[in-house]
Amino acid sequence: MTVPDTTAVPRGRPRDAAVGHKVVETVLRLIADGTTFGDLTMEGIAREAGVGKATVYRRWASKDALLLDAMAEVDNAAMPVLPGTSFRDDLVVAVETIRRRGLAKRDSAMLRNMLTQVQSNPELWQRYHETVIAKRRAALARLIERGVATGEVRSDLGSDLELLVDFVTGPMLTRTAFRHDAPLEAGLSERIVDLILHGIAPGA
Amino acid sequence: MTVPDTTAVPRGRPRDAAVGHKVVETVLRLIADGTTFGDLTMEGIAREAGVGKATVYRRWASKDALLLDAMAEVDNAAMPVLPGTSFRDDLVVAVETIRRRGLAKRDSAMLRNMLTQVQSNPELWQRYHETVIAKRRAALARLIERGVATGEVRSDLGSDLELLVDFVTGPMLTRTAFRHDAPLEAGLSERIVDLILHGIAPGA
DNA sequence: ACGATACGAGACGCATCCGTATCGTAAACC
DNA sequence: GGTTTACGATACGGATGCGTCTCGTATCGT
Repeated sequence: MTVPDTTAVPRGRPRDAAVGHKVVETVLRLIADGTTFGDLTMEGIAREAGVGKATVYRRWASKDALLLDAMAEVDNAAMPVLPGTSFRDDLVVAVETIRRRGLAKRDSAMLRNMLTQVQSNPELWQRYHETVIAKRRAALARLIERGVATGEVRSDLGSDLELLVDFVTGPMLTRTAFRHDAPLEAGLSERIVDLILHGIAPGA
Repeated sequence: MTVPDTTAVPRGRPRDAAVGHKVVETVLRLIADGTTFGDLTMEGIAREAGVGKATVYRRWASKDALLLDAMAEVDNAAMPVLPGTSFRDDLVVAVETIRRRGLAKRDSAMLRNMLTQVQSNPELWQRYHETVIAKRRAALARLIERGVATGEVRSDLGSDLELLVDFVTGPMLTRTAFRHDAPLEAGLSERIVDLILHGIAPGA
């Protein structure tokens, strides 16, 4: 007996992959240029992309579905390669990566917009959190675990990795979010890492 | 000669202050309930407030002007009273305050929405930063300065107070922003403060 | 050649919001 | 009592986006 043909043979003119790509790129460009999610319109996207509205609707059922694809595209921008020379060196690279992401308009604008969706569109936010945030946090958690293993991180802290991730990422995230205009200071990441390692209290 | 009457004597029926207040409250309620700035409309606000559209336009020339007043209202929610028993105690209260603000829907929703305006409406963001953020940061900076003065903070760090403010506020801000769902853990603020004070590296 | 589908362009009716204007009523001052 | 302004309600024309549909053309498999 023959298997039902689930992978229906496509007929007619095939879709042009470049068109879909062009639309996603346009969305990312608009967001990077300051367009808010709420101000994004299917009409405007199609117009800016030089594409028919029907073409957009043919591929995405809703604005959210399109944003989901656009979001995934941003995330593809690689994770940093850690030098592995020491825990501190790795940490500096990790913190520096957060800084660079905060300056990258695509990344930062996407993040800010997604944050606004926490209440108005929890599903979209959750997908973003799972796809982008959680992945980054997990990588950092592994780094911290290695630090614990090598004795470069106090072992009594290992029980709440998530808290340590907050602690490590928080300062630079806060700085880029609230002080986007702050001047670039040499050795900023190093100084933050040293604060993370040793705190602000006088040495014992 | 008579001075030009700049403080023109009001004639006719005076404005009802309660009406203006009702409108601002409605805006804050809508935002707290998840309405995005972009989804806020003068029409919807008037409708929800049970107020004529003209009444809204009579008081505010634009949505931004209205948001500005609404923003100021949120900020009025007092600054915390520091116990003053020790630098660490004060720091715990400060960090705990950040946590409570992150849970308060008015505060957190307003902050998230303002963050989205960084690019699309820099003026509004700047006003928010000056009025709300800068005030909070300044209070924390004074606290840290006192810590430096009393020797509870390493004196070699005093040169970049802003960085220390990032360092102190970052972890809890990040936690509330990205992990709004995280369970309430007892002694969370204390643990964060101890991380801030002593870092994650093994003691010297 | 032929049918099927994709594409850009744009028209379509519907809905919503814009900012203004016009009601009738209410509340202040003279 | 007359004037002035506020207020809620509502109507107004204009603008824009929605999601669907119809063109004419292009590109695939058969």
